[in-house]
Amino acid sequence: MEKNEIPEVVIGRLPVYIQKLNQLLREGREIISSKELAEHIGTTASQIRKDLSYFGGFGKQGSGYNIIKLLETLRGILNLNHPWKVVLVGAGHLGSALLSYQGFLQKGFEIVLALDSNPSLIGTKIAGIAIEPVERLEEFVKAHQVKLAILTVPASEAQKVANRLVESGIEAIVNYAPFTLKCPEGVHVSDIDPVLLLQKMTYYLE
Amino acid sequence: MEKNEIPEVVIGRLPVYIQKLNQLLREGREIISSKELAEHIGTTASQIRKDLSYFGGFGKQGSGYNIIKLLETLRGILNLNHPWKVVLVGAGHLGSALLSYQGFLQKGFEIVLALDSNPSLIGTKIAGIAIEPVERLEEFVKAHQVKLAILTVPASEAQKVANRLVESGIEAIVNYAPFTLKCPEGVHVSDIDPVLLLQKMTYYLE
DNA sequence: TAGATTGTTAATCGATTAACAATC
DNA sequence: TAGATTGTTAATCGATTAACAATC
Repeated sequence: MEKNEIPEVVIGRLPVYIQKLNQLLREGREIISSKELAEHIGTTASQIRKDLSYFGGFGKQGSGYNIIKLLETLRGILNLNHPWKVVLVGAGHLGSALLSYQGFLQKGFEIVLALDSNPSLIGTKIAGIAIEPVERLEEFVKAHQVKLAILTVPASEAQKVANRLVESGIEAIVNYAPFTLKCPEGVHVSDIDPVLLLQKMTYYLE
Repeated sequence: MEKNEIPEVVIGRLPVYIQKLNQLLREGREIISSKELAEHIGTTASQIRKDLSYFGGFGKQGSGYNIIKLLETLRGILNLNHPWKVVLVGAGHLGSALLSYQGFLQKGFEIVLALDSNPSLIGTKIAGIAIEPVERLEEFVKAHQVKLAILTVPASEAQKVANRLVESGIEAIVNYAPFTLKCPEGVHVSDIDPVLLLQKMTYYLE
């Protein structure tokens, strides 16, 4: 089965399954049916079984899925069985908060590099990570061979920095800047301007 | 036309149009065609025209859309013509970064209330906003009549806090916690655990 | 007028849901 | 065995794209 045969929307749901299965495992559960998992997440049993069936059959008729086994399978599919290096660009408010956030490392994402353009930040450390000058982005990104980037720069800089990241070999960008990026095919982008999320909700209010 | 006839995916794209139209306006543009706007955003002219057509016809054959007029229309559709009050729960790393983020106020979202359970934070101010005890959530949320919430609490607290928010009248939640919320119909939730975004990208890498 | 672009319809494409034989 | 649940197929539903008459 070719990778690009599987709908992106299916891939996007796998981390949610992982998140919930981890929680169930911590609670001591060993087996779960698609029906019960669906109820926990707020989806349908059909959708879960269909999603998993793109990759094979991991369940057992009559009982359901072994949580540990399913977690291992899903982690394998998403290439989460080894740690990933991440570069963060923009060590302002949001950037430094993400540098201090312990959740990344816990889940296998290590921020190995932090860049900023502000001279008063360069050379300082946040959560043990030294802030390097953004001028040397290409050099550092290539040296670390990092593929993932988190972008927390001002809107006016976002596209320029994204272009430089892609030039340097970055293949996926989580973009918090209030600017919708345009990147070449093959580069995966999640635009998650916090304001945009609020703006689409207000349609349904009042 | 009933509100719930319009696909949610269409509503979700309107803020992106607003974002890009604002930028074009700042650059001095007055008129834009669906074709050019699509190129800027990385979508298709067909989709933009179809999306807008749910709400009426705002363009002019032969030339395109008046940017100022279209912005006003889109802001009206999304109820963005008046400011919105927001409550933030969880003033840890990410929460305090969002409290300090100026982008919300600039775009009409005012964080009027910040809550935390940590006694050493309560009473302190972050970016001019006093941190109040989360025990008094119901009281404060009702008093402020706030409809929007940002959740930046640990995973273990997320669902409990969300339930209390909904009970108190909150109708939309932007959830940064690494926990996928289950909320009643009619409550709008955006789950944006930063780790989940990275996890779906690694599928395509390596 | 001639060229350009809209708004809308129909065709296509893709995702979700329902149903059920297979089987633990 | 009887009950439960999977994996998969077919049916349904919904979103995107293409095409074009209308018209600025």
